[in-house]
Amino acid sequence: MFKELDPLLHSQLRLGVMSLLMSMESAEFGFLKEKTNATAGNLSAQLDKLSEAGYITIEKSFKGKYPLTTCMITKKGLKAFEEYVNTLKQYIHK
Amino acid sequence: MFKELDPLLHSQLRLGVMSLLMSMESAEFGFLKEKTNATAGNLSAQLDKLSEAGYITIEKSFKGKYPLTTCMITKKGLKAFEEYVNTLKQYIHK
DNA sequence: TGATTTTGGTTTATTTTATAAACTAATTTA
DNA sequence: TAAATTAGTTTATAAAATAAACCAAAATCA
Repeated sequence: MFKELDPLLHSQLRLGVMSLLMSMESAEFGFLKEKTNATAGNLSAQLDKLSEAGYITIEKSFKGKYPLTTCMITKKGLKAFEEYVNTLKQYIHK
Repeated sequence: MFKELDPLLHSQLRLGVMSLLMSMESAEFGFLKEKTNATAGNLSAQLDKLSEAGYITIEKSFKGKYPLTTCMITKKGLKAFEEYVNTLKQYIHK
C-alpha cells in the first residue's frame, strides 16, 4: 500500500538541508545552520550522513583565514529527493 | 526559515496510519497492519502514541470471540495532520 | 482429547537516530 | 595576554523505531 520513505531523507534536518540545496548551486555550513536552525554538532553529523550516502558533496577549504565547509547536492541526491517527494504524496493526499 | 514538523506525525508508520484514518470513518488493527505493512508490535506501540497525543481514539471490543481494536481519527488529529501537510510543503517544493 | 496452530494483540529488549554538550584549533578583540 | 568568536568535530545521552518474545483464547488436527 505505502511505499517506503527513504529514511535518509525522512528526517527534519536532513530534509531541510536537501530542500535548500535543491534550490542553490552550493551552500556554506553557516548558511545551512542559520536556515535550518540546527546546532553545529547536529548539522555536522547529518551532513556526514548525506555525504556518505552520496546525496551531497562536502568541500573543505578556507574563507580567508577561517575554515569553510561548502555543500552541494549530487545527481543522486537530486533523484532521491524527487523520489522522496513523490512517495510522500502517497501519504499526504487522499 | 523552516517550521517544525510535528514529530508525532513525522514517522513513516504513524503518518501512514493517519493517512488511512483521514479517509475512513474507522479502521481495525488488522486492516491498518496489512495496509501499512507494519509488525503488530510496532503498530501497537505507534497507535498508543497517537492515542496518547489525542490524535486518534482506540476502542477495544470483540469481533465474535476475538479481541478487536478499532481506531478513529479525532478532530485534533485531523487538524494536526493538515498542519503537518502544510508545513511539509515548505520543505518539498522550492 | 490433548497437542499445535492461529488470531489478535501487548510487553520488553535491542538497535538506530537525533540531539546536546563538550571539545579542538585558529583568530580576533579588549 | 586573556577572553571571546568563528567554524567546526567528537562523544555522550536521550528518544524513537523496531524486532523478538510473550500472552490468552479459540480453532484445528491427529
